[in-house]
Amino acid sequence: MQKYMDSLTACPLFAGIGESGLTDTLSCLGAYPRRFEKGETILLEGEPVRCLGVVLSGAVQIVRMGYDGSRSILSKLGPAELFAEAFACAGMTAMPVDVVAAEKADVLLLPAERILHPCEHPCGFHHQMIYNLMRILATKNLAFHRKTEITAQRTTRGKLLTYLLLEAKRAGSRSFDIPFDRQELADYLGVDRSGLSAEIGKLRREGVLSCTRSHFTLLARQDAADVRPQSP
Amino acid sequence: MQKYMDSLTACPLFAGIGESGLTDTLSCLGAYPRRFEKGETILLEGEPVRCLGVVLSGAVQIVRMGYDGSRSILSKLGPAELFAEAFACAGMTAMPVDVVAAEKADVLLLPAERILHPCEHPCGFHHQMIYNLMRILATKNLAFHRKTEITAQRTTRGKLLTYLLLEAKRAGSRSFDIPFDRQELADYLGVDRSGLSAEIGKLRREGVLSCTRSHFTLLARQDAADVRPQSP
DNA sequence: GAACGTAAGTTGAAACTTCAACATCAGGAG
DNA sequence: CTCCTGATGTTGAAGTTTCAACTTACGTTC
Repeated sequence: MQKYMDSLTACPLFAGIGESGLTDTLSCLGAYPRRFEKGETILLEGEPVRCLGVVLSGAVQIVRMGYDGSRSILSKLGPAELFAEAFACAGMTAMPVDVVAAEKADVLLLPAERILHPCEHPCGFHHQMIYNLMRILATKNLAFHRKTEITAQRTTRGKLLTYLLLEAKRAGSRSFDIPFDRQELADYLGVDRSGLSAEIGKLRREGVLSCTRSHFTLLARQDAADVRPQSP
Repeated sequence: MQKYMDSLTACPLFAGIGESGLTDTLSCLGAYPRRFEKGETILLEGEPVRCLGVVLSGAVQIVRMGYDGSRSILSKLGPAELFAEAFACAGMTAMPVDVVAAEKADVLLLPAERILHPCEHPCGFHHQMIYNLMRILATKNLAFHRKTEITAQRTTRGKLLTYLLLEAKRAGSRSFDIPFDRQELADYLGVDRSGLSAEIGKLRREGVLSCTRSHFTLLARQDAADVRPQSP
């Protein structure tokens, strides 16, 4: 376990709990590490959700069966990342997805019950963990909210501009960098890469924005309602 | 406050806390009710997020400014419903949306700090509330996850089938009712209503499904991979 | 500095969605 | 029973997106 201390301390679930506190906390929670070979199933769709997991080494994938029978990878997680926490905390009876090892992986499994319900002899960090978990769930909620807002737009232009406006707001500036290259941005927005390129080109010619690579600048326009009405 | 006891007990945040416990709990949390007239802003975009809210009476709207300057209503909440909980729990510094009274409304505001951090003299229900809040956040996460999966599909057919498959799984049967009429379903899926109708008709003719009104039945097909491979 | 590889921008055709207008159908009111 | 009304199904035109193939730009390697 000691060899994975880096992954553990980097995991937001254990934020604020020092290396010293971790050992006690983990045994109090009944956490147990397991090793999976590439391709092994860690959590199986349909099974009850008892544990949430932390990747200690290697990588795991969240995998789902599409309506046409195709298997699609929803995400890939590396060391220090958390999985199944929402399923566990929501009290789901059946996993809606598979979690499989993308390569040889060590995983720490934490029984959800033991986290959500206070232990008899309150170990000092239990509350901290609950607080961390809440923050993680809330933060993911916001990320989903963002993405939902973006993909709710019907056109490539709408998605792109909604995304860029949110990024500008986050950066607190009209000028900002995005963490994607074109292909990744297209995947994130759920549109075609070449169509995205075309749309960026059009917006550039229209004087709405300028960009080089991943650096974007939104230009002021007369018709854009970028002033907020005074609060009542 | 007494007159809003129904809204309070119906609010999932207070599940498991009896009427008797509520009064103590609320004062321990520093909750305060406020009345808003129609159109008044309850929480203003850009302001720091200090409180989460419960609708006691009337209705509130979550409102956002679109990229083209249009104001769009993200959702409308009625009595016993919760708002801003994700923003508060994620520790956001600025509200990303406005919350306004859709009609005359009474709202209970709860300072987030007091919920997330344990009080000195541990009131009996504090842990229950944290547990409830966690469950609420996790459940919303799942709802978002669902919706993201659906809207990630590029075509009307893909969205519809993904949605129906998830509903069938939820119902545990190939035959189930959906809680939408066609227009609502189209809005939920983010597609055109008439296009949706057309697609349903096509799927019906193809023998993929049958439906009357809001009752759907997915029919078995040779090419659909609806059998899962054995777990390793 | 020439060759190479990857990322980004272009383009035309095919496929799909949206839009608008209209046809049908079911249920309720009178 | 008939007339409404609201929901649903149909359809063709117009507009967008996707797809595939290619060009251009940029950075690295040898």
